[in-house]
Amino acid sequence: MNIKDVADRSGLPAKTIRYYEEIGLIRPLRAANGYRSFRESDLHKLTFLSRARSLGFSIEDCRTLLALYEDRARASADVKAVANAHLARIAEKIAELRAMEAALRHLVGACAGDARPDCPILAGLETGLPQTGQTGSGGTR
Amino acid sequence: MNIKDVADRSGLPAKTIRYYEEIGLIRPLRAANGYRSFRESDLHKLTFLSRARSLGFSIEDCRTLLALYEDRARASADVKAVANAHLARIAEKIAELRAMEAALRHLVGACAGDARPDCPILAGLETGLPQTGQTGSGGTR
DNA sequence: CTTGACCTTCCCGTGACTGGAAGCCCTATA
DNA sequence: TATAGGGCTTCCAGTCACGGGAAGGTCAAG
Repeated sequence: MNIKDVADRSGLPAKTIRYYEEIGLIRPLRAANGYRSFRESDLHKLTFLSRARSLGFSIEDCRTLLALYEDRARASADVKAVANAHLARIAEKIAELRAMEAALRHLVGACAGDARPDCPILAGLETGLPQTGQTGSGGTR
Repeated sequence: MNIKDVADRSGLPAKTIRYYEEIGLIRPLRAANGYRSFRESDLHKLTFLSRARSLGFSIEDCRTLLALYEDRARASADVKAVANAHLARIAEKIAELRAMEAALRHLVGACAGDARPDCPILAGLETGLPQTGQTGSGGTR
């Protein structure tokens, strides 16, 4: 198979496949004309990589997972450990984003969004964020 | 003020402050010896930037927000629009991460995590993800 | 023999910095 | 006065995971 074939079948752009070769994730053969020649096993790996990446695993995680994938003597515990570490990172990111979302939503909720210049969003960015709002109806400042 | 002072007071690394000057977010004065000389207004801007960045606004968003911050004739609606667009991006990212989390949690839940090589996580990455599990008790492969 | 699709390598750009090298400036102390 | 230290400067390279595009080789069809 040429690169376009495996690109179409794995769902990865040809550019990405070349990159994966460059960083040593795959090692396709070469035809006499210099073209990459992909085996079924290469296609399997690329599909694997495509899916692992879509779950947010880093390239280094993918390298590890791919090694485990190819190691018939692996322990599923090793795979699970990588996955759990990644789950933890995902949870962390979600928590960060939710904190941002809450703080920003709070500011947005306080902003009239009209033609006047008074803006609690800018005020919040100026003076230090959420502080549980409650600027008071009298609004100091 | 020298760069270290504004770094300490704004919470931004000196490197970042130099970078922000390079991309035109701030324009500190220069002393005779070539050192950057920061005014109070520069410090305000840096603090503003630090907070906006911590809410996840992109540098380009920050540029826009900073311009609005400095424009006394601004309409709060313009600020709110930027903030709402960012809120939408945050919500989108959270949704993506949650989808990853759900898919991965599903796989992890099915994995024994012991010394044996059989691993539903690797199987899931190989064959195409969630498919509501149910590999059948006979377990092909 | 030309067209057009495919393939190759190489280099630059992305976002938002971070690290480090090489070298100037300033203050304090011996 | 010499020196040690800390701070400041610029510039270059690296990060992560690619994507865009140039310049040029290859192949099958008409």
